[in-house]
Amino acid sequence: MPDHKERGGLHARVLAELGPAIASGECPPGTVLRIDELERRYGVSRTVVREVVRVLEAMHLVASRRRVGITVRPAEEWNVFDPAVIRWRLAGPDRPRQLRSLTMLRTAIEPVAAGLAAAHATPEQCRGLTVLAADMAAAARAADLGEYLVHDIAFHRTVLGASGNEMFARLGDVVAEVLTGRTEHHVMFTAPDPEAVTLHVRAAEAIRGRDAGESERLMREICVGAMRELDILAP
Amino acid sequence: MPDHKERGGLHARVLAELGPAIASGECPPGTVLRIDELERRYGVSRTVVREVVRVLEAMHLVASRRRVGITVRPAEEWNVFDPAVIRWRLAGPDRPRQLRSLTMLRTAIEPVAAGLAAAHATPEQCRGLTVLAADMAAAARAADLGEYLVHDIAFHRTVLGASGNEMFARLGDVVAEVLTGRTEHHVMFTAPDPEAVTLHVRAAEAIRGRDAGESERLMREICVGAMRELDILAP
DNA sequence: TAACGCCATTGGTACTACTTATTCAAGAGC
DNA sequence: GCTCTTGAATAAGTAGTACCAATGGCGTTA
Repeated sequence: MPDHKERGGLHARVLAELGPAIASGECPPGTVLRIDELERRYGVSRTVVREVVRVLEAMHLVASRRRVGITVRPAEEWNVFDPAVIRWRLAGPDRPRQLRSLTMLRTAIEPVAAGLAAAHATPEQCRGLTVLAADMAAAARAADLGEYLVHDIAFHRTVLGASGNEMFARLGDVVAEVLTGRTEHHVMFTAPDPEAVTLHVRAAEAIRGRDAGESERLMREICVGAMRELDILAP
Repeated sequence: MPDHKERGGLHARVLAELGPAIASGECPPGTVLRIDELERRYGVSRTVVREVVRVLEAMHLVASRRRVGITVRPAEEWNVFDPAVIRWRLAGPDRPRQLRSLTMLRTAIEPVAAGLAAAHATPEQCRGLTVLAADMAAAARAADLGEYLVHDIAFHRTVLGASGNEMFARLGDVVAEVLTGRTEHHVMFTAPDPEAVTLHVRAAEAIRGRDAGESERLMREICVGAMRELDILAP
């Protein structure tokens, strides 16, 4: 009876609606939801709603208490590192703030990751970085922002992966999200910064040359460049 | 009908058993579980098992597919920033490796957070840091490791909170876990490092003095100290 | 080798009974 | 008369069961 218009299962569908609704602030903290209310709102069974609520609860977005209902928790308690939460918030109204938080995170992590990568990167990863930096340069010359973005993401993902730290490696998705968000935001009126391209090329060289200090310094410059760019957009 | 020996709900109980079993590597990647198998193993209904599986799925620990079952995903795909996953892994056999990953993360984040805190900390937070640093010094003199740990955690939590970055702030729990783990690990045979105490006192002063560079430098020294300490333990 | 169909296994629904926290009113004590 | 405790009513989540739907891996067959 409920329309299965979209693929992926009811659970995923409801989660993809309720999650963003909460993460975006549409349901402000303190809001109380009840299972049967959600049941009716999404036209699904109790089971599906309960499973969704359990997932949201695991992300600390909501707390479920007897006799009270499902209350939306304050944003400070959310698992803001959960990729799903990041995606949902990025799709919401305070995307700029979120983007700044994430860029700050990058600025803290990526230089350290680059320093570690200089020590741990495999020859193949070094070669990959050089190629990707060259691809970025080519895309920049061609003013192809889409292509540039793809290689930029791959570059940073490789560096994070080469750091040898699993937690840094898992931030690859976050960085991808940030870079994509940045390009989507001011697509059209900005070509890739030539200085950024140079920095990427030099960073690839530094990592291949096993120069940890220089790798870290260059990556830091790349990141503060990204922050500057963001502050121009929303100071 | 199943024994409700422990409080907190069946869902939480099963999650607290199955989660660690997977995160600790007890169920290696590729292992296939089936709902009715878990049903029998934990003596709970299908409903409960399904809710637990959904949560585990949201953490990317498992993937559930029809006709196949619930397969354990490779560790590289896990949401390693999820506090629950961190806790479960920390309780498992590769705790030392995990502790090193997390300490590296601290080393990347906390200095930056301290620099930001120097710019953003409220007068109250500054006073709090000074008091906490003094408490740490007192606990160190009294050789009271428990008391020292409490204030150490509060200190770092305050700095992360004062950074003004919500993502840094949320790492307070992770740092607390790391510090607790460290103390528990070599409790008895190490007194708090006097040099670390001095660094904390000076960091509190630097933040109160609005000296971002010095705050960052001191916090970095605190973190590399922590890393060194860890390497002595498991080189 | 490609198409077909079986069937194991998860996905989803509906209904039931149980548990527990809140609320509120009645009664005991000061 | 006012406050504090007690306990019943009740509302909401928690857990269990039975049943049907959908899907996709795998063996069989043309």
